[in-house]
Amino acid sequence: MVRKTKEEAEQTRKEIIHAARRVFHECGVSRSTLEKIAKAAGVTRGAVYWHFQDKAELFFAMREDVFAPLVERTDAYLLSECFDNPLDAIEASISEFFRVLEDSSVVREVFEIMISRCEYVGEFTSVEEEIGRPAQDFLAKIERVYRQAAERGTLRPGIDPLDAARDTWAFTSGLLHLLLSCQRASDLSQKVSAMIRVHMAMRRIAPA
Amino acid sequence: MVRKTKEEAEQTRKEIIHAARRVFHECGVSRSTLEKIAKAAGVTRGAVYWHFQDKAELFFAMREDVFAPLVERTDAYLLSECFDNPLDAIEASISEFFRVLEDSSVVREVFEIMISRCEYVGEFTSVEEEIGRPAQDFLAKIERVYRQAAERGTLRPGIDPLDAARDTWAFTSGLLHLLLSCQRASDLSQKVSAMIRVHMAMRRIAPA
DNA sequence: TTATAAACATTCATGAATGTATGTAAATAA
DNA sequence: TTATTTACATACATTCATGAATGTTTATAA
Repeated sequence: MVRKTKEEAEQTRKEIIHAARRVFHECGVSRSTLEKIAKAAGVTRGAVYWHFQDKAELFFAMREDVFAPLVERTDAYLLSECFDNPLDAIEASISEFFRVLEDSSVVREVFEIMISRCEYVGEFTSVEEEIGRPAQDFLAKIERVYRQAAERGTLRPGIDPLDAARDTWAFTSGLLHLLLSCQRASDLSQKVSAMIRVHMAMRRIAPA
Repeated sequence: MVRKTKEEAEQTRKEIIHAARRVFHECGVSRSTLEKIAKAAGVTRGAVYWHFQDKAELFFAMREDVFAPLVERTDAYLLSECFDNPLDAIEASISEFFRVLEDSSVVREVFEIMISRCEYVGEFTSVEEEIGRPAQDFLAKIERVYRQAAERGTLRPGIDPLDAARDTWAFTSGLLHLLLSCQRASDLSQKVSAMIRVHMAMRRIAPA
């Protein structure tokens, strides 16, 4: 059983990535040996080394699989011109992010690996930068949208758009980390959507 | 040169802990061998094994050294009855936390290790719980203080104390993580105190 | 004063993970 | 049809970290 067809080879590549995710999640990245991953994928280390140069490359592939489409989905809301109140775009975008996180165990596993099962040193320092960039981008994007809201007069008077953006930025990051690091504690996940609504409500025009 | 006096032994114990912090910070916990740590401390592995059972116990000792006094310091502000506006107590407590983080490189290193240089699996899953508990406690405490503010009428009308507490909770966590994971990016540290002030201002009574 | 134990250093055996080198059977191009 | 790759499996050499065992010196208690 060697020399599979191209599609079969692509299939085993994907299975290796999936197995890597499971093993990374269970053992942590540094304790995940390529032997364990190979066994979990039903292949030998030879197959892993055929498809990936080393553990780091496998890690990057696993991450890329999940990250890019997620950013695309949330940006669709954030940059959409369909909302007449820009604040709704921000709220929809953040809600969408956490909805995906709740619905997709794959996405959740990858985030849990990146947040609490990986050490960002050596070959992995670059990962931290790659994670930092979307975060920086997110700040820039919501600042722009908050500015639109200010122009249209839907942002509560007295709130600076940049200030609002930074606060929302921290809020989102914190919610993500709290959700994934103490997940079973005080079933936070049920309260996520309410927290987002409350957070945004504080910067909307006060209801008469 | 063996069989030191008790004080000297205690000194080497501390030096091992300090060395561990430096090596953990540079190499990540899993790649930090006891040999590296010993060498950095100017001793051999024998000394490390004499003072600590294994790497995990050394990690716990390093963490405990820094954590307990920090919680005590921030709680002093949070639970102080000296502020006539409870919101000032919350703001002072959070400000104090980030001030220590800025001033003490030791504290900062330990937090950086725990956030981005340690994998919470195996013997280290309990660490995550130990980190989660102060976070949970913090939520409970600020909820109580927000409730006091509501009673005294200093909390902006229309804001529920529990909602405010959860939002501040996420904000604080997010700020911490953003600060430590993308530290050099966009010199966030300069903006921390302003961000805290803005965050709290949004829940104060609007200035006439 | 001496016996004991503290505070390490040194040595050793073991296992585990990595990377590479080589083997091999089937797909595919010619 | 045959030659050549492809897509792996298997085997091997090397390095490295760990834990335990043992050695050594000196503080300290009796």
